[in-house]
Amino acid sequence: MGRGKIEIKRIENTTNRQVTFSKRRQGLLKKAHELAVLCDAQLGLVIFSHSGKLFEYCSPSSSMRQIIDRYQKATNIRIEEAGSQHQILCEISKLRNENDKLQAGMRQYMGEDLTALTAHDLDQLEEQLEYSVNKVRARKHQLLHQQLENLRRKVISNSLNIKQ
Amino acid sequence: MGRGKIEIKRIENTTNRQVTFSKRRQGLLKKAHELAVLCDAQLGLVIFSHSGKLFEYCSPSSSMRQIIDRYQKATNIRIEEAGSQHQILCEISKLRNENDKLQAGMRQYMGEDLTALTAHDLDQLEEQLEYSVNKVRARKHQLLHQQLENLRRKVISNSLNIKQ
DNA sequence: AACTATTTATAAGA
DNA sequence: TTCTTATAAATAGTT
Repeated sequence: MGRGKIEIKRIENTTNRQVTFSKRRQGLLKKAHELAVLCDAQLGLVIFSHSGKLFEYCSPSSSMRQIIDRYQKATNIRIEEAGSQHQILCEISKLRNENDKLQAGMRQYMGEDLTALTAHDLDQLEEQLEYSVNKVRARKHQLLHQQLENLRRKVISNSLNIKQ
Repeated sequence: MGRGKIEIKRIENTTNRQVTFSKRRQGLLKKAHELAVLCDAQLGLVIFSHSGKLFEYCSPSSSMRQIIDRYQKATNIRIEEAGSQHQILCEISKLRNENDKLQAGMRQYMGEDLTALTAHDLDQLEEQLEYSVNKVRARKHQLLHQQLENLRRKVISNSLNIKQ
């Protein structure tokens, strides 16, 4: 929304970044207010500039403190829904385990860390990798065929157009 | 910004209010993200709908807990901490995310889910798989050589024993 | 859920 | 900085 379109990534020019911060901060606070009023929603917004300055908005007839309290209650409820503390810790260690296994598997598929494998493991891995290569090649073929088909259709429709 | 201009006051029609809430909430979250990224600002936004549902955004590489902490420090407000549980939830969702990505990568190495890949992706994958196959074969060779060496030594030591 | 006529936000320029 | 203005983006009302 301006003279040109910009990519959403950090603006490196400091002056430019500050100007944009000032404009967009204002816009964001305004829109936060509009949403709160129009839709009767309770909301809180805090912004720290890159230089550390604080800006905030909270919806009418509430305080930031109330909103933070409500937020913390709401997120605690979510935790209770997910189960007891113990279950959560189990979930984390299960996930970490899975992650480790997946990463180990991944390394093997990438041809690293092979020394732990037996001759039989290596045979199986080789077989799987060859299967994968073949799948990849088959897919490449399929893509090429599609492209060829598309071209062929184009040529045919062009020649029809010329005849008309 | 629409077919007509509207006054900034509570929308009385419930359906209309809900639709507007949904649209503007989306817009606000997007703009919050853009401000955070473009201007390298740390910000947190929590929204409770009229019906009590929670929506939130916080800037990249920070958590809502961090932002609330910083806000409280900046405003000298003290609130008792029930927030460490929130960090645990973050950890879980982070791990789940990693898991998903690893599994997706794994499937590609196993020759599944190839339809999403471009011709270039496929070329790279094929190359990687061939590299892996070669690594596996090299390791198999190495193992065979070792076994051969071991046998040879045994034979030599046996013949020495016989002579003694 | 889409669409689109308008309004609104804002990037770049002064 | 602040103002202007051309253009991009958001969205109100409609289908």
